Parts: sequence; structure tokens; C-alpha cells
Amino acid sequence: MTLSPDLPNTPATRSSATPIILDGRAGPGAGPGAGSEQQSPLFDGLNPQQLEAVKYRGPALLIVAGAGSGKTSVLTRRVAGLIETREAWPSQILAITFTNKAAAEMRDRVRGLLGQASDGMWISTFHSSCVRILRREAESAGLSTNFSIYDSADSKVTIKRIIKQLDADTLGFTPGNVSSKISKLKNELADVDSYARNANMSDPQEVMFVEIFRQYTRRLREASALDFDDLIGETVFLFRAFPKVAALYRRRFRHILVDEYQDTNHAQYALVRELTRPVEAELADDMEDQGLHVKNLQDASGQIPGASLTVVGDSDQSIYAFRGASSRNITEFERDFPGTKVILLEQNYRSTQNILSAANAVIGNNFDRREKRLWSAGGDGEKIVGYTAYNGHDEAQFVADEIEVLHSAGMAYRDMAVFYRTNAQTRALEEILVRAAVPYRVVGGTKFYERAEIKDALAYLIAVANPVDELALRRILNTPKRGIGPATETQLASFAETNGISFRQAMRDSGGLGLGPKVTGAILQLATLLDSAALMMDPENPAGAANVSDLLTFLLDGSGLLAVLRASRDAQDEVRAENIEELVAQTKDFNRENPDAGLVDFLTQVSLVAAADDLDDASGTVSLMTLHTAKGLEYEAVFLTGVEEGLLPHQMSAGEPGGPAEERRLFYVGITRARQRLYLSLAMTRAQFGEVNVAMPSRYLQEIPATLIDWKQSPGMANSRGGTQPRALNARRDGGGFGSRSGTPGQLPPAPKPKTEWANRVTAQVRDNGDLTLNAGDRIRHVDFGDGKVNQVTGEGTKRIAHVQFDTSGAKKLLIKIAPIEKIE
DNA sequence: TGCGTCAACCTTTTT
DNA sequence: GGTTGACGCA
Repeated sequence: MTLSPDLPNTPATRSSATPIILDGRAGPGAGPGAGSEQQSPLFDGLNPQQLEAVKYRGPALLIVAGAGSGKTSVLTRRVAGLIETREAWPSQILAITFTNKAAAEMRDRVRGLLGQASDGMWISTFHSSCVRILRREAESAGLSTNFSIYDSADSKVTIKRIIKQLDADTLGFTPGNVSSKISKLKNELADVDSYARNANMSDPQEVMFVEIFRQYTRRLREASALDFDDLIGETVFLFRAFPKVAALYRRRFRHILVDEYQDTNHAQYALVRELTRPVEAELADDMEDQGLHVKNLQDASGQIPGASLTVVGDSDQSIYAFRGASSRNITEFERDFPGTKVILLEQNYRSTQNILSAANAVIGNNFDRREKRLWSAGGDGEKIVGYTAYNGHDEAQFVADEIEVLHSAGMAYRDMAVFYRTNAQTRALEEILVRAAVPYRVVGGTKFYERAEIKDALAYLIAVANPVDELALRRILNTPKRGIGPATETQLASFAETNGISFRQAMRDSGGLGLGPKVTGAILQLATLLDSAALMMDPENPAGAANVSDLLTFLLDGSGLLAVLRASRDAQDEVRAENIEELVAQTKDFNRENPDAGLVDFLTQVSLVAAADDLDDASGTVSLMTLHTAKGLEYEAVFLTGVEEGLLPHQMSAGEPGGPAEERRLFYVGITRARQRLYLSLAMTRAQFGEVNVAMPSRYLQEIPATLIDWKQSPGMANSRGGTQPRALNARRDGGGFGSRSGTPGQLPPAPKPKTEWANRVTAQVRDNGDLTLNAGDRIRHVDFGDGKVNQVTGEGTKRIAHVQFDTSGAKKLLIKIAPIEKIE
């Protein structure tokens, strides 16, 4: 195994001042000697295309960057170059990424290159940039500066209420389909009115949808809230409606860089367009008169030319079409921005040639793409390892075993990742990884800020920050339980509606509603709590201007939210209480890191965290994530699981135009994350909704040349020997068994080393062994693995781990407390 | 109003 | 397999 343990093997340990993409793995031709006239370390070790991409100057630059071709490095050096040569002030640069993590990484790297000189740049996500603009320009935008940001769950709750109120479910409307339709429309910059103008109003379905959309829009406005899509759309509308406001930002940002351009949707495209338009001479002169110093920016005709635009993208990695992303933006870039220079980066510095060959072969099946072939100077490397498991647990066991093999060969856990198509697949993986005592982290999934108890606690903060946010108020109304039921809630809501007052005011006035004294008391108490909390944050109040963590503590104490959870005997509530304490700790961190920031800033940051953002490179654990989350990341070893029909490509994608092609890109993205080792695994049966279904190998597997894969257990083998004869694996497609497509019979060779049949057949069985004590030398019997000898016991308490040599299943680590084992003599 | 039980539905991917 | 909603009872 060539794991090259001597190489600097994590991104985290690399100094950002070194040529990041070209560390010890760089091949010939990429190293020094690419030019001798360069004085700046910015140009060190770049290949000719990269160098050109860093140095080129012009109105528009499109960098078509294949996976692993060093685009982030190019982008950061380009930014640094603009500053170093004094072509731009930091404040004139706007760099946009898709995730906060990518933004943070770019910021760090630029800081590594420039030091303090990088302060003042805007390096952030589309959404964060837009929030920043909208809060600054709230007055023009017709918003309050403290507007709430609704995540998709918030939107769905709101829509659900509207559907219920309108009885629209009888027409087949669900929160899911309505919210995705509204989202699509907003991504196309449509609003209710523009949609209604073109709607077929003789269709009752259509009429109802317009009504839902209208009410949704109204509710958000009344709550002073914007949903995710609004953040972009409203910024575009703001710029279009207020040329003077737009001119401020057009003047300010002279260099705009957009990463992952293939994943921009129409609204984001429009935003980029608006920002890169020139400022008309007349407007520029006005600005000069107001003391805004634009003289040196104006050209001969007096206008301020549009900002220079650099976009980086790869249509082969476009995986967000479902969210309205359109690779049209990248294919039509040259037409949209005349005078564009296009640079292709095809040399890959990440993966072995075997991995790249597989990736190229797979993506080559997508027609209608610009031909691009990744190549590496780093050598073939190991073969891809394939494994066909009996079921999801067996697959997970394979992953766990291989992780341990890699780990004992010297690879750190943090350099390994397990990918899957759907979040539901984590269950089996987690069960096995816990049992096998493999340290892991699930990235994304049920995110911290999406947990119910965290949303409850945050709703208290939101209710203070934005008193008219009815959604937040209704969430906390009876959380923790104070005897305010749905009936009372509805009464308060209609009381507010009929009197034209806010829900919050209705709570304050609830004394006159004739509700029971207990209920009234509870409502008034909550209203008072929120009012005094608001006073704490009021800058006018001399004793006020409390920080976020003080406020949160005050609200938790006053509401009893935390106390109730602590008092509960439910073990789950214990976890929930810990989560809330974690949130308190986070507010303290926030205060420390952002001494000048307030409540609204904290809530904004929380609203915009993405799955990949909480990924901690230093955690020392294996990372588990969806293929979507994996984009932009890289690992020494990658396990791509569930490579089955129905999962990858996913069932749901089959009906959608371009679905299978997008799924193929997803597979491609997964493959290209791997540096040294790639594992592809699938299961013959997979449990779904507690039901076991037969799975077939993914069509994409056949697109990888057989010579690149070393099957430890091939689909064909599993078919012939796994005792599942009637369920011939590829029967539906060609009847010839797996791999006999289009005249290439037996593309997949039989497995070289027939292992013990289903030695790994693993069940989901878990037990609690309580106080079972094991010592080195003991013999044990495992439900799945059979008998074995304990070599060593490590760890303490509930985390004790037995290192066992099984007679037939090899060496494994087991978490003693929950492993299905017993001691034998 | 709260709580228990049962049934339905679910799962694509996410800023 | 796990959550959410409807329904019925205290």
C-alpha cells in the first residue's frame, strides 16, 4: 500500500504561505522553473495556465477549473496579486463563495499571503453579502434593519398554516411542493404579481397557488422576514429600483470574483450582472459632488466602468440544478460578458491517475459537455477497491474494517471520508462505526441549529430582536409547556388580526380576552419576559446593551426552558439540555470574537451556516457526509457508499429532465474528492422505511473500465454465490448479468480471492453488555463474526474497546458496551 | 389542555 | 425506523 506517510498529508497542517496545491505531491512540469522573471512568491510553482489565470487582467475572466486543479489557490493568489500590485484596495474586492467554510478558507489563505493588508475585503457567501447589503440599505429596501431570516423549515411551517387556512390540501398542495415551487419562482426573480399576470386564472389550481403565494408573501412582510431566496432576489430588486444605491456598490467593488459559478442560479447571476454594470457619467458626477471621490475611477466619457469579473467553475461539477442552478451561466458566460478570456485548468494535483481515469470515463458519458480530461503527473496509484455487500450493515462493516486497515497503516482518521447520496444512509454507518470504535463525525445532516431545542432557544432571541416575527412568538408560546394550547393560540392570532395589532401586542393585551386566569397569567408573564429582555438590549437604556449570551441566559432562566429539560428524566432531554448549553457557550464565543456585534449579527450568522461550515479539520475523526456536502473538499481516502440503482442515480431523479446526467456529475464529484484511495461499495439489499428492498448495482459502475477496479466482492460474484439467485442483479436491464452491456461481456472480472462467504454478513443487532469485563486472552463469541480472541482492551468506562482477532473474520475493534458478544471458555 | 396510542408518511440533494 | 399528526380519554 502506498500511503506515503512521509508526505504532509492534511490541508490543515499546510502553511498557507506555501504553494498549497503544489506540495510534495506535485508532479514534474508543475514545479519550479515555470519562469524565472517572477519576483513575487505569489507565482511560485504555478503551471502556465494557473500563472495566466493569476496574472490576466481584463473585464471578464472565466477559469474552467477541473476538479483538483488548484482553483482556490489561483483565486486567492489573484486576489493577493491585485492588492500587492496596488491595482486595488482591499475594500474594492468582493469574493463570493457558496459556503462560509469556503469563504473562511479563502480569507485565511489571502491573509496568509498578505497579512493585515487583507482586512476590509468582502469575502463571503452570496447570502451573507446580500444580508449585509440589505441591512445597510434597509430603508430603501422597505425593510427593518432587524429583519428575520427564515430557513426552509420556517418557510414550510408558514406555508403549512396557509394551506390549512385555505383548505388547499384538498387540491393537492403540500408544504413541500408549494415551497419548492415558490423557491423556483423566486430564483427566477418572479414575485406574486409577475407570476399572477401570466397565470392561467381559469385553472382553480393556479388560482389557489397564487393565493397561497400572495399570503405567504404578506405573512413574511408582516413578520419583517425574508426567506433564503428573498435575500438574493430582494437585493437584485433593490439595485434595480434604486440606481443610486446600486451605484454605491458598483463604485465600491472594482473586482468581483465568484467561485463555483456553475452552481449559480438566475437570481445570483442577475446579482452579479447588477454589480458589474458601469455607473453612468451623470450619476458618477453626482457622487463626486457628494464627496464620494470617484474622479480617478471615471473614464474619458465620465462613467465608472463596470467592475472586472472573474468566475471559476466546472460544468461537470454542477450538482444543484434542483435548486435552480443553471450551468447555462457558465456555458453562456462568454456571450453574457463580451471580451471574456477563458482559461482551462486541466492538470490535477489531487488524485492518482487511476482515480482520474475512472472519473474521466464516468463523466465522458455525459454528452453535451465541453471535453475536458483531467490528468495527473503523480502516477497511477492503487486500484479502486470495489465491494458488494449483502446489506447496508455489511457495507458499513466493510467501510469500518477498511478504515481500520488504513489507520493502522498510518493514515489519520481525519484524512478519510465516507460519502453517501442520502442522509438516511448514515444510520447503518453510524451503528457500525460506533460499535467498531471508529471516531467519526457526521457533517451536515440534522444540523445543530436545526435541532428543535436549539430552534426554540433561538426563537426566544428572534422574538426579542424582531418583535413582529409571529412565527418565532408562536413557537415559544407554549415551549416550555405553560398551558397555552392551540385554541388559545388561534384566539390570540385572530384577536391580533381583527384589531390590526401584532401578535406580540395581542399577548400584552390578552387580559381583556376573557381567557382563564391561569392562561392569561402565563401569556402576560411571557410578554413581560420578552419586554424586559428587549429593554436589556435597548441601546437607549443606560443599563442596557447587554451582550447576546447574557440575554440568552436571562431568557432561559426566565422561561425555564433549560430547567425543564434538566429536570426531565428522559435521557433525550439530557442531550437537549447539553445542546442548549452548547448554544450558550457559542454565544460567549461570539461575544468574544465580535465584541462590537449585536444580537441581530449573531442571529444572521446562525441563519446562514451551511452543512460544510461546521467541519472541523482538526477533529481527528473520519468525516461522513452527503455527496453534495463533499463538493469542494478532498481526502486521502474516500468511501463512496450505496452505488446502487435507485440511490445513485436516485429514484427521484429518474423523472426529471437531466436527472441521470446530474446524478452522474454527483458521482464524478465524489470520485474526484479522493487523493490516494477510492472505495466504491454497494449493497444487494437495502433497508428503506424499515423495509428491505433488493438493490441493483448502479449503471455508473459499468462506465468505469474494469481494469481500474479491484473487486473484493464483485456484484457478479455476489449474484452467483450469495444465495440470492432469483434476484439476478441486473436482470431488468439486460438479463446477461452484471457487466455484459453492449458487447463487453464479463467487463467485471470475478473476484480474485473468494473470501469466506458473507463472513461479514452483519446484522443491526446491538445490546447492552453493562458491566461485562474482558481481558487480553479471553475468548468471545460475536453474533456476526463468530469466535475470536481478545488481544487487548483499551479505553475507559463505557468507551472500553476490545481488540479482537476473530478466527474467520479477521481483526476488529469492538465497543464492548454495545457489541453483540459474549464471553466463552 | 395534556398525554397516550395509532396510523401515515416519509427521504434526494441545500444556501 | 422514526417522526408527525389525528383522535380519544382523563
